[in-house]
Amino acid sequence: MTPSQAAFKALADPTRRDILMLLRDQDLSIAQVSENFDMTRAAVKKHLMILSDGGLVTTTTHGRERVNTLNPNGIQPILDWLSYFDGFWDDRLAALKFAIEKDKQ
Amino acid sequence: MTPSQAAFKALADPTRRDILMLLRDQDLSIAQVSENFDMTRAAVKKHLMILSDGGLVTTTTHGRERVNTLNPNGIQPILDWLSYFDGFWDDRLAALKFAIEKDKQ
DNA sequence: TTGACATGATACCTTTCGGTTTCATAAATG
DNA sequence: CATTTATGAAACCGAAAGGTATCATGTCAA
Repeated sequence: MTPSQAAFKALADPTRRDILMLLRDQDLSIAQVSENFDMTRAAVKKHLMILSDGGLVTTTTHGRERVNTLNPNGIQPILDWLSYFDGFWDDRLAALKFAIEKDKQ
Repeated sequence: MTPSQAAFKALADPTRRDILMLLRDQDLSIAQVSENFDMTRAAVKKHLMILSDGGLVTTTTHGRERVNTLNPNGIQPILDWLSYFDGFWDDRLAALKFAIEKDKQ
């Protein structure tokens, strides 16, 4: 699966997008992420795996805990694909890319 | 289904993203879109329906032809969602500073 | 060491997805 | 009118998605 396909697939599920918004504010263990959803920890873990496959989340092991972190570069394949429509979806896309680049500095 | 969910879902399939790139350059009927893919017209029509549901493509009837057009506003829900991560770095930096201050106590 | 805790992993189930086939309908064309 | 052409619509199929339950494993802490 290409990077952009994995990323688009990861973003297609509303639960996964909600997870990303949680991780925007703070790194969380699998159990901590699970607390925010009405489903089993195993289901949340699957979502986190798909987010990881899509490059949107990175994971580091701390003892018996597994901490999930938002990967700021993971959105890049999405933006790259969207940029093909510069002529169409032009100004707003350019503004968003500019804002993100600015944040990285 | 929310607008952003419909749009993200529409973008999740590689065939549908390819259709969008075709429509970037020119409006096409269902049959014309189908010529570019190794699948039946019925399958392509389903994809076009999902793209329409996601607001990414609009359709106008011309006689017995149905012309599909890229909707320049359709990408807006996607960009709106992505913009939640604009301040990602700033927020994380603030959280780090807060954690350091807390440790000092 | 023993028990509790956080995660890994697998089998299983139901629904959705992406595709086909088939038939019906509406419009252009001779 | 008859025929071709473009599309609509429905039933059907295999695979993948999203979820559960269950059990195994590794780690912290008393």
